[in-house]
Amino acid sequence: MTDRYQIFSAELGERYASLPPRLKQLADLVSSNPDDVAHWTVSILALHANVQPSTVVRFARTFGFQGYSDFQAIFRERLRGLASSYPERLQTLKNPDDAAHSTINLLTGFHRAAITSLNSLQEKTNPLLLDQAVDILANGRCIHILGLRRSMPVARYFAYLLAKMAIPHQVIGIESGMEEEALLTANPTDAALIISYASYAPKTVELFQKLEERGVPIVSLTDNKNSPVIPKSGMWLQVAEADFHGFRSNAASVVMVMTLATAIGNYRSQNLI
Amino acid sequence: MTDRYQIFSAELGERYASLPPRLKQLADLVSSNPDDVAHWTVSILALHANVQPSTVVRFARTFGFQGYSDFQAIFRERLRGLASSYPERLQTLKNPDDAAHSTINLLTGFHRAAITSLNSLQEKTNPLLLDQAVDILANGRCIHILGLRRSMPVARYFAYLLAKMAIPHQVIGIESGMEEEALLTANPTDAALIISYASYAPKTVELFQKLEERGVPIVSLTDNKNSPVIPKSGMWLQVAEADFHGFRSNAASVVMVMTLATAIGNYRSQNLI
DNA sequence: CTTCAAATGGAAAATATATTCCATTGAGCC
DNA sequence: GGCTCAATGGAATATATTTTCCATTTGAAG
Repeated sequence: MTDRYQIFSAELGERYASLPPRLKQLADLVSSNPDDVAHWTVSILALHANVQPSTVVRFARTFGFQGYSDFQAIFRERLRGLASSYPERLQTLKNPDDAAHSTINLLTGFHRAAITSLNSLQEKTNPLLLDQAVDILANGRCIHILGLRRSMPVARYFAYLLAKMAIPHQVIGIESGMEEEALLTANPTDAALIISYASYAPKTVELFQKLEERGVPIVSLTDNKNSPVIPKSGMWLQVAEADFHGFRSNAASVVMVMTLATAIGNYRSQNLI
Repeated sequence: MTDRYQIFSAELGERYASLPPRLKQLADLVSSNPDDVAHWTVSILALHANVQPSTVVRFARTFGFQGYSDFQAIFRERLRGLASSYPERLQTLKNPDDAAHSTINLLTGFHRAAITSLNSLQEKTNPLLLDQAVDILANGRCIHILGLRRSMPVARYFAYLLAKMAIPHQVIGIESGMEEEALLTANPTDAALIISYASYAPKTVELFQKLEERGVPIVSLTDNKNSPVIPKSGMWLQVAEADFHGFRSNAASVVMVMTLATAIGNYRSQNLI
């Protein structure tokens, strides 16, 4: 929602009573049809409001705009703002490999994959489950973070965010072969965040199962309800990352861990943990 | 989502490979920026796509539209359709800080910041500079990666990607106090990638200047032409990350380093490095 | 190398749209 | 009723935008 549109809308509300008849007609129309105003010409708006085109321009000037174009811009910004946040399946080119002959096309492809991933995340996330996940993680004495292979950068990022807030945590899997030792300290007063997507690193699955055996409350970020890292508790959040050119976006994962980290920080400061 | 836009988009995908260069440029642009196309004139679209206005009209006619207005209408319909379907709950957000009391609102805010960052990246990236940056980095004997504080996760991610492709690289700044030693090996046959945004870690600026003194060809990812990490060569790429709730998105940075890494890998395999 | 068709760029022409100006009308006050 | 001022309508003017046309360039085939 754009600031300029909101400001205009508020002023319109305040001044409505003192507007002359024709300007009231226009006020009614633009506030009822903001999406259309974004594309209408002066003439079309005048027609719909049953006023003369010059009255449209006077209306815009009455509210401090230089002219109609200036006035219409706030409706365009508003519409643009709504669209940019909408969950949307972007159409992909049929031959992504053919299109990837120059670097800007690579950028476009990765951009696409990231947008797709982000919008899917927005659409799929269940707010109630999200709050429960935060509850579990925030109440863990120590948060164990498990993410191998392609998920490792995300796991490390989550660790980085927790470190900034001095929240006790431990990354499982930083040093090859040390994973088993890291698990020895894990117990039911802790919590764990698992990050794993198809094709699910076998080691991740193995370590996940050990954490379950040790009774550690687990939250999993994974892409599918049939994933092998779904906890018995049912505590999992869907994060699906789109691929481009053999690389998987991690934009959605990053937004999710940022969200979790911030919410955990808020929870702990509010509850004096 | 409108049928006409979908039909056009599908046809665009099918015919993309056989399109001549300028029409490909337009295809890339319109499919990446449908929200903007809804409001752009022929001239503005031509400018963004780096083609002549008449080419825009030819593009529209190539896909069966009578002219640009007819073509643009499908983008307007699409945008209009998105707005009318927009989840109403998001329209009620009046003040981001007030709204950040629950986790889903945090997610939405981070989502917004990421989308904004990604779209800005797509818009601001100069394809020629991008190709030059890849040229420099791919030809470096060893790629030095410098990104401290909030840029460190991105720097590490770039390192991770290079490691997957067995490209020689070195991260400067992994271990506190070891930065100077890392620089001793840097020389003009190498290359460096600097990742730094306002407020520009002073240590980053200092190390950047040392790299310049040692004659290492540098590519900087930074947010502003007045940034203190602009190389003398002018080799910098604009990446602006939006903030939400005190945290800065890194979505655009990640997409950029993925693009660079992939392009470097392609370049090196094509040139047998 | 030549030829030909397609692609491209650029300018002129046609059309559309926004803005400005001014005469007329309507409302309120004395 | 007359006067004043704001509101309104409508046309002219200015500006912007789209469309069309054509010369030049490019790339592929023989």
